[in-house]
This record gives sequence, C-alpha cells and structure tokens, in this order.
Amino acid sequence: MATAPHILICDDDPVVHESLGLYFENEHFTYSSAYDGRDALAHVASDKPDLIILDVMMPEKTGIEVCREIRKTLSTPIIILTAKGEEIDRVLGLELGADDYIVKPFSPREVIARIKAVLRRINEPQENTSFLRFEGLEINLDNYQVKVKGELVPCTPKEVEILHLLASHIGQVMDREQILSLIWGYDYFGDTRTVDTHIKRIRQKIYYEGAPWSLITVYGVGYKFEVNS
Amino acid sequence: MATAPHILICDDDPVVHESLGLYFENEHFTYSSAYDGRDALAHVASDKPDLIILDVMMPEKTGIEVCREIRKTLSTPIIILTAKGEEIDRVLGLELGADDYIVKPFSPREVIARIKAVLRRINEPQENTSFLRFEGLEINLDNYQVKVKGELVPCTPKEVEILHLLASHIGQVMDREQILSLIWGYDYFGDTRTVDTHIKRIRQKIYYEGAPWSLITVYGVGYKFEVNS
DNA sequence: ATGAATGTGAACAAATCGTAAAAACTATTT
DNA sequence: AAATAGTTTTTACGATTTGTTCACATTCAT
Repeated sequence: MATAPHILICDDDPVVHESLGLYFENEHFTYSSAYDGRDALAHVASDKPDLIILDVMMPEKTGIEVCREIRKTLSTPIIILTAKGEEIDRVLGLELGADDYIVKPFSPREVIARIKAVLRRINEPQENTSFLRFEGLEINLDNYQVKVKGELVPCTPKEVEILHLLASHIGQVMDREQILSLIWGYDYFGDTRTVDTHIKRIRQKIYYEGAPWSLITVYGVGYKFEVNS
Repeated sequence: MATAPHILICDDDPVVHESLGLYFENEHFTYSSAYDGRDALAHVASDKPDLIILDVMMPEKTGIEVCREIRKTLSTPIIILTAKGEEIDRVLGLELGADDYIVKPFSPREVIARIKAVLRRINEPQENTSFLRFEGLEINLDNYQVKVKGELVPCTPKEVEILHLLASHIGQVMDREQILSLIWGYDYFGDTRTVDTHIKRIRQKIYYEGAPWSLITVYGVGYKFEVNS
C-alpha cells in the first residue's frame, strides 16, 4: 500500500457501490465490490484489501459475522456501515474489532475523511507485529496493555508477553521450553511449571463466557491460542 | 525492506545464533549467519542485510575490524554484541559507527526492542517535533521551557529532554536503557536508576490533580507518557 | 486403574520502584 | 582560587509488585 490504498466495499445495495466508487476514483483509491457476506470473505482473501467497508445488513452473512470471521486471521482495518434505523450498538461493532463506524446516509467528505483517518492511525506504528486484535481482545506490546471487550485489564509484563507470543501464533502449539526461551531468554534455567502458573493467571484475567478465542492446553505438549471456527 | 527486515548475525558462538534465530523467526524477521569476521564481510556483501549484529570477539577478524570495514562503504545499521567481562570500550564501538550496543547475556525483549528502535530511527525522517502541546502542558525543546496550564515551570535540561522524549512517543513504553541512550548518549555508563530520580522530579513539577496526561510506570519495563487516562 | 501431566491456591522469594538525602559535579561569581 | 548556587548522580531503605515454587487436587491417555 505504498501508493494508493485498495478498498473492498461490501454492501447489498448497488447504489452504495456506485456512490462510494465515485468518491474513491476521485481520490485515486482502487476498489472492488462484494454484494453479500460470503462474497465479501472471498474477496478479502483474494484481493488483500488495505481497508474493508462492511455493511451490517447483507444476505448470506451479516456484516457482524463477516467482521468476526476476518478478525480471526487478519487485522485489516474495517469500517462498519449501518442504516440509521438499525439498532446495532456502536460498541458492538468496535468490540468485534472494527475500526470505525459510519451511519447511512453518509456524505462523501465524511467517508473519505474517516478512511484516511483510519489508514493513518493504522499505519503510524509501522509494521504492527506488536499490536494484535481479536474479537473482544486487544494485545498491545508497545504499551503493555491488554483490553478485553474494550476494557483495560491489568496484566503483568510476563503475562502480556506470553499472551502476545501465543496469540501471534494462532493455533500453533508452543511447548514450555519454547515459551521460556522466547520470553525469559536463552540463559534461563527454572522450573517449566512456572509457565503453567502464568497461563492460569492469564486465563483468569482475560477469559469471559462465550469468548471466541481461548488458551488451550495440548496435553503432553504445551499451550496454544485458538480462535473458534 | 518494505516488509520484514533481514538481519545478519555475526558471532562465533552457535548458541547465540540459535537463540537469536528463535527470537527473529518469532518476529518474522529473516536472518543469515556468519561465524567469523571474514565470513561476516562476505555475507554483508552478498546478503545486503537491513541490520547487522556483530560480536566483538570473533576469529579471523574482530567485530571492531569488521565494523570499520563495513563503514568504509556502507551505512547499514550495526549493533555490537559483547560479553559482560570483555574490556572493550563501549565508546570505541560506537565511534566506529555502530548504532547500538548490547551486553551478553541479553534478553529477547531487549534485543528485539533495540533492533526495532534502531530501524525506526534510521527510517524515520526527522520531523520538527521540538514543540509539543497537550491540554495544560507545553514542552518546548527549542528554548527548554515547560509550561503547565500556561504557567512556566522551571525544569532542568535533563528534565525537559526526558519529558520531551516520552511525550513525543505517546503510549510507547521506553525502558531505562533506551532513555539513557537517547538522552545521555551511547557512551554513558551510569546507573539506570538515575532515570527514576528524574522521573520523580518531573512528576513533582508538572503533575496536577485531573491532568489529562501522566507519566506512567510500566512495572518491569520502563516509563511511558499517556494521554487521557 | 494407574502413572504422568496439568490446574490451582497459597506461601515464599525476588525484583522493581518511589523517595529522600547525600555526594559529586558544573558553571558562575566573588 | 574559593565560595556559591544549581544541577545531576548515586545511594539506601522501605513499600509494593511480581515471579517462582510447592503441595495437593484434578484431569488425561493408555
């Protein structure tokens, strides 16, 4: 995205595509179109857009569902689109990991401004491997902050580091030795069970009923961070 | 280096390669290995790394010599590695044009943080950020003046510099080593607790009840400037 | 059913931090 | 050159937070 960003528009209303497309061409943004939830996910995978505009009401899969799906693997910026009457809570969208929220009908200026703002915000801390976001969970290794459902949860340095390590390798099991050498360092020789205690505390702090992710024990091997599918 | 940086590790100890390699893979950095000075220079020429980690004690050619060689033609960032006991003058390495200096044994966090800091520093064009303004707080590094609620608060040079450093990296935790390096310079040997004393004085001078910003301690890591807590 | 691996709470140990005060340093004036 | 004022650095101690280990309960795979 060194040059102009590529944007994916997901909405079942062709009029929205037409008007947004017009604005985007004017700004020299490129874009592609999806007209239902399933199509949206396909485009996300194939087009690798720099930003996704997601209407809440769509056939096949709602914007909420699509957002949740995307957040399982990607942190591509998402802007949620919703009609004025729709009783979708703003907070909900943002808890799902969306980056902004626009109510229809929108003005061209507003949309462009929001997109630019989001892209600026996302790009500022370059190559964001230190910031991870999932539905209802944010892990920031720059400020050592963990947020659950948008709420700051006080975690100790080791806790943040371990959680970040596991969460940045979704589904991959890491054994205790690996965790120790990656977090503590190559010259650490302590009890491997120490890891267990930290895992316990992390679970206590971040887990909530119905969380779409979890720290899973792989018996005889180690731990992994999983996202529900 | 639009994506992940490529790093060249030069050290005669395989254990160092193993552990650093582990950290780097985890960060999605790519890397290559050299085990003596001559080999190092060959790799520098062929691999064109984005950053070079250079152990001082190596067969064939010492890190110092290699560093000198490299600097004849390239400005690739170099981080010098040295064992705790080695009586190599810290200044020497940095006078040769190295960008930072890490003492073994090192922690993963430290190494990764230093690398990112160096790369960031190299890549970022200097902006004019000498004047910072927040609600109820102004920091001017041109005339070394700090104003709280419009009132001039007498601060010493070190105090202004530290405050400015932290305030120009909102939310980002900086550890004491980083602060010392950036304010005092790489050739400083003093106690890291010195930073604490300055932080204390800065807090005493600038803080007021209900200030929308604060200097926050991140236990086990360092300090950060936060807005809107 | 059994032994090994893991969950968990509590006790203990270690590391870190805030602070004040003393000491060292610097620059300037007498 | 000595005195002074201002600044910086070091040191020390107590308070606090965090990390580690242990003991025992529970779960798991065979």
